[in-house]
Amino acid sequence: MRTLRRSPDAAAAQPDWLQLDKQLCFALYSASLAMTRLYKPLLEPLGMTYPQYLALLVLWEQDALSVSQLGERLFLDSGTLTPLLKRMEASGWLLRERATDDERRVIVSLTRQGRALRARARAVPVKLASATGCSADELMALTGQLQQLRARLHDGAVPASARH
Amino acid sequence: MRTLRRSPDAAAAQPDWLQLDKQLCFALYSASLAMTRLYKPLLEPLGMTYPQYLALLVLWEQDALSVSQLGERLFLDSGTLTPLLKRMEASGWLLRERATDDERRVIVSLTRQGRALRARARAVPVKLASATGCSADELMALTGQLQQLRARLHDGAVPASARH
DNA sequence: GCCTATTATATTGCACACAATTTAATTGCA
DNA sequence: TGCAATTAAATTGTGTGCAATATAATAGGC
Repeated sequence: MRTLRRSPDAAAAQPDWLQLDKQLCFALYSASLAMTRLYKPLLEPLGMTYPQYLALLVLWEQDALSVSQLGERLFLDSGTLTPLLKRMEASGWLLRERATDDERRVIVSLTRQGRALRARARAVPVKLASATGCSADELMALTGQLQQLRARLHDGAVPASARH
Repeated sequence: MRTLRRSPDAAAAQPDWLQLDKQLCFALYSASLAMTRLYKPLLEPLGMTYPQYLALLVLWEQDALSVSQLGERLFLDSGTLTPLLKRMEASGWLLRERATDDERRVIVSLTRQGRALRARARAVPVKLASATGCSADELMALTGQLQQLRARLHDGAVPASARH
């Protein structure tokens, strides 16, 4: 039989940095999932998922973007966006049309329905903010720190051009 | 033809809180994805994905947990964990065995191979930390803030028992 | 003006996340 | 004891993320 001496667990004195609760990555990952879960019941009545909501935030700010422009804003690629945008098109919120000047590009533009959703979504951020139980200042500060971290992570990732 | 007066964009003076870059949720979401992307090249040589790495962090701390105990630690449910654990079992890192005292439960325990992976993973957090370009103090502070936020989001989510 | 390199999306395949449902085992109570 | 309610995983179906590849259109050098 396999040894019973799995022991009271060798983890007693952790000699390194592999503890879950010390990981920024896990704090980030689990907080992000918790946030998405909190959004779900607010977005469901609007018929949208959380990433779709993000895409709409972008388009409400600036309409008629190409897929890649949308991707730069959301830090997502076409492999993620293409099917997402197709579902949103099927919902009647936007159109995907080839650009006439460069037919490689696909321009995403909101329909009247897609623009109208904005009014219904207006209550969402407020409800969410209250659910966090944080002050507006705290929220803004944390948002700024995360934006900075995100920027550093993008820099930290050695770009392909620098590898060989 | 559809009106050309989509205008220089109505977003000029945003009267509400729907701007993407003001959203804590998006800062969190995009930073989390950026983090995962940074982990990928470090974990790939070990043959594991990022969520699998998290599951191993838990098991290296405390072996022989049930699926639900693992889920409580990672904030994930069986729908996510069952297939993930099956893949890890197929990789030879762990065993999934019904508990003898309560056959509803499945106990996940590391194999020798799974325990051995720990030594190879030890370098990962260090490499990552350096990639963030943050000091250890900054990282710890941000981690703490996110853990707090996560806790608040869990509270903020009205539990089913309080709804009716 | 032709041909190659580049660019913009789309497609495919795999691995999560998670709601909803199903299955199986255990508990608790009449 | 008998059985309904509860609990623990697994399953199913949908929607992301993302690497790798495919496809189609444009650009650039000659």
